[in-house]
Amino acid sequence: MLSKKCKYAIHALVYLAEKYHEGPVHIQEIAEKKHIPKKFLEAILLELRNAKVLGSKKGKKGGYYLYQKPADVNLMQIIRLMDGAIALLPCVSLNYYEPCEECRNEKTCGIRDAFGKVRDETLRLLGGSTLDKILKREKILEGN
Amino acid sequence: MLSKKCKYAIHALVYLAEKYHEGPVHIQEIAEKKHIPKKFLEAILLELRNAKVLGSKKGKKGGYYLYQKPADVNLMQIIRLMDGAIALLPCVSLNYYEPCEECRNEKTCGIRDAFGKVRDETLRLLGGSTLDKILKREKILEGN
DNA sequence: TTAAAGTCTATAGATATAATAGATTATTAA
DNA sequence: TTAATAATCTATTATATCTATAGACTTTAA
Repeated sequence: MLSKKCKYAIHALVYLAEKYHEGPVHIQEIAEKKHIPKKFLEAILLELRNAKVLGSKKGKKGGYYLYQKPADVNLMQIIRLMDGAIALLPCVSLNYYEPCEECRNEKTCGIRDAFGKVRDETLRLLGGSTLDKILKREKILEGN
Repeated sequence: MLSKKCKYAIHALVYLAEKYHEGPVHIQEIAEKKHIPKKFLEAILLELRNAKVLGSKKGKKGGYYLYQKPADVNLMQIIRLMDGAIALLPCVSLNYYEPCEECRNEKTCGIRDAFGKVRDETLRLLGGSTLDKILKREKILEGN
């Protein structure tokens, strides 16, 4: 399971992708529309800003906006930023690798092999899920 | 990421699958071979026994053994038992579903759609990973 | 009848998650 | 230039979960 922090981040980013051409959006607005605790959302957006996913503007008429194009931000990036590893086991993680105490030989471990395949498929799907595509898919589903 | 509890469970089960025809195996032996804290492993095996994945025998010559055939136990079952939901979001979980506060319409939510696909692929791969296949795959990899 | 091994209950410590509070800084517009 | 607005930053709290351990009890085989 993803953390709530990560889920909130994703919803906030999709919201900001919808408003990509409308200038900075207040934290307050996102928090209300998406039912996210405002102070918690503050911390999340700040982290996304420090990671150059979002930009911000202080003061009146301030707020947050997508720093990158909606087609350039995908779920894989966001999850890695918020929650860390995507793989289910440390020994198959690309970004957070840690060796396994339990297995004698990592190269031939059948468990590692199975979870490696899960990781590959997950990364393929999450990496292909851009904010752009999520919005487009939403439009299609709403059309039915 | 899976919990250590779940990782330990998987390693212990694969070990017991290797010894499927050799009668009960001591906790002590599994703990030593797989470098798992013995007392923690006790609790894990007991839980697997209560779920009818393992059987046990008390006293001298006692120990744990697979209650089901190695071909009938897969990673999906084990993860659900140990860690709960496999889906990354509660709103796409089959066994631990919870509605989402953030989205207006679950049916048309693009985020939900994306994570639904991840869940489908993950379940397909984990459901197909039986103890049997894990062992066979290990043999093949060792052959190289 | 004794040693070995699983069963059960309880609990402790560490870590992560989720959320909140309040002071500070930057910006805009009047 | 000043008042209002909104992000920034630091600190703190509460809760939950994870990981592991302790010890008494029960069952079984030799």
